[in-house]
Amino acid sequence: MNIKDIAKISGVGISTVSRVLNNSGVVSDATRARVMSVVKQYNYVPNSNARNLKMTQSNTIALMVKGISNPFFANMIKEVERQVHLRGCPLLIQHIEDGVDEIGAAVQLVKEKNLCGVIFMGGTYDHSEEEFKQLTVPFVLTTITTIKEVDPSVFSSVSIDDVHSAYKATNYLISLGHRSICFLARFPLVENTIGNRRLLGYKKALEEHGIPYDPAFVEDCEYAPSFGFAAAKRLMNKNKGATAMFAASDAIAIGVAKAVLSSGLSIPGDMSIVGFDGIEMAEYYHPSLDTISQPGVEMAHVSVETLFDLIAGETANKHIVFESLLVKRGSSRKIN
Amino acid sequence: MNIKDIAKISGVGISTVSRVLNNSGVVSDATRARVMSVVKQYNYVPNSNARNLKMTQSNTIALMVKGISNPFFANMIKEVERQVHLRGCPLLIQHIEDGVDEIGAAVQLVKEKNLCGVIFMGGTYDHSEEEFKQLTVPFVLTTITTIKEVDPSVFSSVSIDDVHSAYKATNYLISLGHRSICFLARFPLVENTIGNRRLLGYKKALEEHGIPYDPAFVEDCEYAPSFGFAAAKRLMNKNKGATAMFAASDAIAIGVAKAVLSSGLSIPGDMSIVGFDGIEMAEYYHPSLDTISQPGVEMAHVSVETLFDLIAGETANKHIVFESLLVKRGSSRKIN
DNA sequence: TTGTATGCGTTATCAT
DNA sequence: ATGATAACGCATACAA
Repeated sequence: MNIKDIAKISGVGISTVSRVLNNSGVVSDATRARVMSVVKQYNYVPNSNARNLKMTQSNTIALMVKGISNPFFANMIKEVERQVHLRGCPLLIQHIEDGVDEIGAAVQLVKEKNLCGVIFMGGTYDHSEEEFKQLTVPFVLTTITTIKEVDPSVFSSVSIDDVHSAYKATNYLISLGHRSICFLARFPLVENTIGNRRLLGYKKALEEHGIPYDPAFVEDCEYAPSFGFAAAKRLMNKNKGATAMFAASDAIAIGVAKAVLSSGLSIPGDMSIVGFDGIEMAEYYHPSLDTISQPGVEMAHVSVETLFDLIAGETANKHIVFESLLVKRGSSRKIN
Repeated sequence: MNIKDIAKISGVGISTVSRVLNNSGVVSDATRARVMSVVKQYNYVPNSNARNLKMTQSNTIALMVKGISNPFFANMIKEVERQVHLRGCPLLIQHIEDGVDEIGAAVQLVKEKNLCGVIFMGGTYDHSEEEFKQLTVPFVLTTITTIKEVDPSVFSSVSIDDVHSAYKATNYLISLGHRSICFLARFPLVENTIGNRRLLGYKKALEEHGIPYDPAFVEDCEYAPSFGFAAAKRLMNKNKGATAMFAASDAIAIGVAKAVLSSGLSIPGDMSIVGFDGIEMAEYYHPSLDTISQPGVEMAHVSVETLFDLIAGETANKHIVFESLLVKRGSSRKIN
């Protein structure tokens, strides 16, 4: 079934069918009705490959997600999808493995499928201006931004201030009297990762309070409870005096909490815990876990808005920074 | 940049470029090298719209997910992606809203993009043979199967036995002495949903032990902790004597556990809890939650295998039923 | 208001 | 071993 068949059956030319289907040009009500009935009857769906080929630009948006299994992204993905569909565009969700260059993948995808826009969710901070220049369609970085070596006018971003947010969390623990604070994140020592940005905030808070930075208090772990659990065990073995743990993700924090509780210690009695992200699971943990909450759904929404502004011709790139919120639920306590 | 440009720059015809790119036909090593170097230099990527249009059949697989925010699906999605990419095919992840007909959406997508296969993840059991017949490419139902009115030879599926699994969980609680067991699921009263299948197992166990079924013990709730929390609160208010709760999802079970614990009750002292799925978060909850564990990643793997067998020409549809596992972690106890 | 014809970037068939 | 050319299904400029 193609447009030619529909035209023949309807007794009209193919351009008329095209006009009906795209609401372009003028078609008499009678022919429109006739064509539509044939379309319905045969359940005809236009071939998007042909359409995109002809149009040299599809209206498809791609969402490149790094870390699709992080529950924090789940609601964001749903919101992006909702917002993109609301604007009548198909969304292509693409999962990027750890370590794969998402910009390169996007460049390829754009050429391959004539996309009209890209949203990057998660990932690192170390993209070069070179790479961005390769991307010939509008795009928005969500959850991340980039470092200052890149001219901010060549890309848009929607994020929180990771350094400052981690600084806030660490400061909070210090203000409660903690001096031995552990830090857990993915790739904390790899420059320009989210984990590294948060490590910087952690270090900054320590420094400002004259607490020496000790690498033994830092562990690398994936964004999942099992890794948080194992890393927390290692930290507790190494640092008997630790009184607090700051995890750069709630998924990690949950594993940390389990490590503490299953060792017979109490939260926050023996160990204070602060997570990061603001996922539901951390709120419903027992005890509920303190966290740095990011407005994920809003960020997703604004990302789509920003992208469509760019697609609509807006030339000025924006850098929207949301406030993160320190949510205190009782998993940290004052000591001394 | 298109194949014509590459041909011109390389000083060859476009068919030669095509041959090089697709490893089809015979090309001299010299020309192949020359063409490849130009391709690399200009970073040329073939336009998949044109290719798919020409080929009348792309090699793209679609994954239709109902309930993408359910963490249980996260690892499954990753595995499907891994396996599909391993076979050199692009994967299109499509999220289907609650209440939307996924088969209809797939039929449309297949026509639109010339897909070569579809995997359905999550969703309901009530598809008709009519609908399946519309799907002109191989497909596999994962996580669900369908009811007996549909000829099993017209579709393939990879699932667990939901009725029997729920039966096992309920039986377990009954064997521990529980008589007042609550049940929580999404759409338990809507026929042919997963929730309903599990309700049937729950009812069957009650019946076999002469425990009357009481609708007041059943609550409808979405697959998320917040909904589990609210539903558990309602159940606890209605049924003061309830001693156990069986949730048709671990995400729900976590909310249930929080409702119990935050009421000052203990698990399993005052309330026994069993969940469903086997997600990490339930294991790392404190206390760790009992659950019916599904081998999600294996199911994803086998689904892709089955799909590719069908694509390769296998004509016999398979129905693979995995065993679920009752995992006892201590959130249920013997009473009386 | 409607139909005809051209080309989008490929692949594949045919000559060469 | 290689190049010209005809489709694939559609949108659109243009003719009617």
